[in-house]
Amino acid sequence: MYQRKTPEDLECGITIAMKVFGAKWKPCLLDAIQRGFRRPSEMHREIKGATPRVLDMQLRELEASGIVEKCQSTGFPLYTEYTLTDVGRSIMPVIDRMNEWGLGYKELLGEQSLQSISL
Amino acid sequence: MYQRKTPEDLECGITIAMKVFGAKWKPCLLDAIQRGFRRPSEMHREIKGATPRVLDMQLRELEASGIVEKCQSTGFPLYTEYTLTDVGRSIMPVIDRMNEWGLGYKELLGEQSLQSISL
DNA sequence: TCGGTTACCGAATCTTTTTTCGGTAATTGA
DNA sequence: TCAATTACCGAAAAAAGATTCGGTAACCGA
Repeated sequence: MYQRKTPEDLECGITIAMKVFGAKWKPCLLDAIQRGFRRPSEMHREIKGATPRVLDMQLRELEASGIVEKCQSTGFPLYTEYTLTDVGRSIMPVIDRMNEWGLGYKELLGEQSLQSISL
Repeated sequence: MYQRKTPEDLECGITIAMKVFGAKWKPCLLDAIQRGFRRPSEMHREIKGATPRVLDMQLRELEASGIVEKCQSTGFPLYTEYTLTDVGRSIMPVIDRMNEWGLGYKELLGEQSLQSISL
């Protein structure tokens, strides 16, 4: 059993936010849902950089955190829809600003130098 | 040599933002600098959840991305200061909103259930 | 019954990130 | 000379995160 050496700081809002939606694809998923891509298959098509598997997993985590809600119908073909909860909607201004900032930063640097920042 | 199968989407501002400051401690570091903790040793004391090593590393990455600037004096004791660049300052509204959101989410859930969200 | 669509999941593997540990260098004052 | 302070860095190990591959299940229509 692993005992973490450094304590988690759950007083810090940033730490909490990072825990809830600071994963590689979570902000993209939330953005996609807001833009109307509510079905898993739609998100898979929309978010090209990610494998379907990881999107499924992160969607499940967002559901566990109460950020999205899943509605499933039993018809054919299978139809599942994810929607933002109220809490989920309250993240969107943050995501939107991340997006704006990222685009501004790209403008500033040019795409080539962006690729060279190998973080 | 690893060849990634899925392309990176550098059109997406969110992806870029995540790349630049979406690491575990970068938002905390930027927040600390803004709150006046400019010296590495101060940040080490301030950000308790992180090891000094990882803070040093992420600070170096932020410097490489042009988000912070390093000023070093040669006196004794060694004195190093990191400050936000203009670009760095432009991230702060995003970070601030992450922090606000995280604190609000904590209120909503209570700290216990927060720990149980093992993401 | 078989192929196609949608929505998933498990397990192994690979990659990335973080941690741990143990250094170095500059400088001052005791 | 030696301890103490500050600011780092390298390398190995551990942990976390993402990817790949290959499944299952529900259901319809041909």
